[in-house]
Amino acid sequence: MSTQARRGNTRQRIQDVALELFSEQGYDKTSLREIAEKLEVTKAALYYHFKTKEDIVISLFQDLGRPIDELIVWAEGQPRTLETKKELIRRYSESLRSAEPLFRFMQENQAAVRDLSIGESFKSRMLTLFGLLKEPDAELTDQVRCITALFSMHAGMFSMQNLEGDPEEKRKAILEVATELVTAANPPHRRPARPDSAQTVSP
Amino acid sequence: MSTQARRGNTRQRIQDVALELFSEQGYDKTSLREIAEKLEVTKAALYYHFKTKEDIVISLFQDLGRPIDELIVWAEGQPRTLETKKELIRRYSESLRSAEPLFRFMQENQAAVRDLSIGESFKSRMLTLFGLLKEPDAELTDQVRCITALFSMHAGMFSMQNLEGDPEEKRKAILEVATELVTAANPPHRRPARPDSAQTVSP
Amino acid sequence: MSTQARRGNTRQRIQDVALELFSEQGYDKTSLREIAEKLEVTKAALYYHFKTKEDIVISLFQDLGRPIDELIVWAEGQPRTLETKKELIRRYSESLRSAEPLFRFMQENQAAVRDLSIGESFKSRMLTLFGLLKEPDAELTDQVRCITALFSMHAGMFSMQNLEGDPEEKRKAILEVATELVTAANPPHRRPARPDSAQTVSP
Amino acid sequence: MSTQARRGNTRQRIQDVALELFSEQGYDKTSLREIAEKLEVTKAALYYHFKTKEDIVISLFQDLGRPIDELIVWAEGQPRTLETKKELIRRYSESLRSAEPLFRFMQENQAAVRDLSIGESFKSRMLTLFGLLKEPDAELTDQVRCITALFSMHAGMFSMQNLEGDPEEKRKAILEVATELVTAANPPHRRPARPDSAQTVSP
DNA sequence: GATGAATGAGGCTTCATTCAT
DNA sequence: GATGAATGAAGCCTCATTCAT
Repeated sequence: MSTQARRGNTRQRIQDVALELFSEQGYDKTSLREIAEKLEVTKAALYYHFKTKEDIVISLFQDLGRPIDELIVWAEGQPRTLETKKELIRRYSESLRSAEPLFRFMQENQAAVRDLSIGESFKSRMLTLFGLLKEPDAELTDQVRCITALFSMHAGMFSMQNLEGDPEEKRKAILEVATELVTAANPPHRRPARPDSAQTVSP
Repeated sequence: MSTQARRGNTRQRIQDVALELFSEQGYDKTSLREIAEKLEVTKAALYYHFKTKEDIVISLFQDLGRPIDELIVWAEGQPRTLETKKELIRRYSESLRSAEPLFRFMQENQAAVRDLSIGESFKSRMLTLFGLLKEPDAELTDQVRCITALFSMHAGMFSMQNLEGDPEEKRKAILEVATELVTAANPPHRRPARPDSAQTVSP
Repeated sequence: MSTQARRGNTRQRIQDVALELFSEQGYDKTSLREIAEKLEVTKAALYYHFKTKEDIVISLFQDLGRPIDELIVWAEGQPRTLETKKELIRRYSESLRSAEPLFRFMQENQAAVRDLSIGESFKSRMLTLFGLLKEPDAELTDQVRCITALFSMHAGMFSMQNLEGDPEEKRKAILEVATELVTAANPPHRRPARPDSAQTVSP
Repeated sequence: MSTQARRGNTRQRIQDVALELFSEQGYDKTSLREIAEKLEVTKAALYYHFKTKEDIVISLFQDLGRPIDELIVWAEGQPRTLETKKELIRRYSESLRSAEPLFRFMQENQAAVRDLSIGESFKSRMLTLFGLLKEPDAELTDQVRCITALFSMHAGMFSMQNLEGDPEEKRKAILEVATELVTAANPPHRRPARPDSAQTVSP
């Protein structure tokens, strides 16, 4: 790529390389020097585009996290039926496909990300999704089902790298299991007879 | 603790503090200086007891990972029935209880741990457990179920910190869901037609 | 100030902001980035108006130091009487009033200014003033008096910020003391009557 | 000096070189690299002895500022007579002789020192001295006299470098003028005869 | 069983400055 | 009259590690 051709998209290129390295080697292990070298620019050039190393992560998250935000907005406008939840899970799975490296990065660098300003924001998004999946007064096991559904989708993608099979098929399998979990967490009958309390499992 | 009383168990104390800090702040963010300061010894003292920083992690894993190894040995000596698998899951859950900080550390510092010599060894233990849970020729969805069961137990502990409820109850809820997943992954019927597998539970 | 109204006087505005920041935070601690940001222009814009950072200081000194130069020219054209010297001090005090931030800057950043080309020029101006205040063959103590008079006027302004009282009154008080010092350093009768101490003002 | 012989006094040597460079070139212009190079150690060695660059300054001030503190303690235990004040000034002059580079540094780097934690502590010491020199209800001019006395002793030392004459003689001359100023600021007769102006020396 | 002193490598960040547009 | 993009040098600081005592 010529010097000429690189103009104007350096910011984007920094994000790409940074995400690649962050997700491959970890946040702490990836130095700005390394990113700069891979891009054949100086470290100072990075600082022209981003105020700090953390800022790069923030920008990644803002760009790639947008689909998730939109998904949340969508879900909040829907009736809280099981159908909606299944569709939510399905769409989420889809979103993760394109944002995979970002989620891998988040998943594998939790400790490092924790004190980046973004940690909280990420966590709160997860909690919102969780809130959308579970019944308001769900039992503990059902809550666990929902959280597990969510996390299996994140972790799944990489912790299953060793499994044979093509990625798209794996994604579908994960989605299937996650859907089962959410379905199990949202029993259809049990609700008419339960004005607001739980636990009664009647035959 | 008096200076007197501290004699002779410095090694242990280093491990304790290191694990605490590693799991709280992350591996990369925790410096030997910090560990030494918290112990009120010098950095050099750490080097008397451990050859490198990585060595501390290795020692932690050797000590706290032993129960898992024993569990594996036990499981390998059992018939590969669903009952065994359920018991395996149950015992695993129990082991995690005491080794929680270590697993939290592993979970949240995957990127950092990846190029520590221990990374592989940890991963291989997970794969062994996975192999013990799943049917040899299990379908993809069933494999996902088993992996999810395993990971929900790791992640569960910390990603569910925000949930209300006492830790022991949560652990039980997680175990319940994990057991369900494993059960679902090991369907009882489907087996008559499969001559080459073991597991046949009923005629 | 509208974008429209800012046209054409950017140079001036740079000087204003630069002086303000230099005198508030120090020369080294004030970056061109900071100046540019406060002006809402880019750093490159500063370079359109000034060749270097040092150039900004030089320009400040040329503009604000002119009154001092004029004062020197005036004094050199007067008879070297005590009256002239007192008037010189008085006018100097007046000049300092408007050039206060510049002098504060010079006073508090001596080390930083020393290797700016301007350092020497400032120092030589001070020496010229000193030469105009003291008798050609003044004793050491009288020389000290003159220098002290000069410096008390510079330092005075800021080192007395903590004192209560309004600025104008303080300036007058400082001028009064400085005048005394100059007067004491310029005995009317060619000092036959002064064995070694001072104070005696009239026979 | 052999490697052997340098042991144990590195801390001291750092302080010496640092003070020398700080006072010669200014605080901001002196890098730790420079100090380290001059000492033929690595930068990291400096950090073994001092936590930060600022810490070096603090240590200098603690060591060299002690005489001033002792002087203050002494003065506070004396009757507040003119004699005491003159003796205070005399002793102060003496102290400055040994701490000259430190004071030069403080004087010429006011801007840089201002936001070092020590700035305040220095300033407050000056204010205490000022309080000890002036009468509690002194007029503004008398206050100016006292401050000028103090500052002439600081500034004097270096701003008079250009003057011919040996340093010790200059110091004495400065002390003489400072003493005069303090004397003038402490009129013996409780000022019944001084409605608001000064100058009148005899009844 | 531990310390004191030091090192080499490298981290993030900031700065003054340049130049094509 | 000014900007956008970039650079090279340098700053402060921290880290894991070593070794003589």
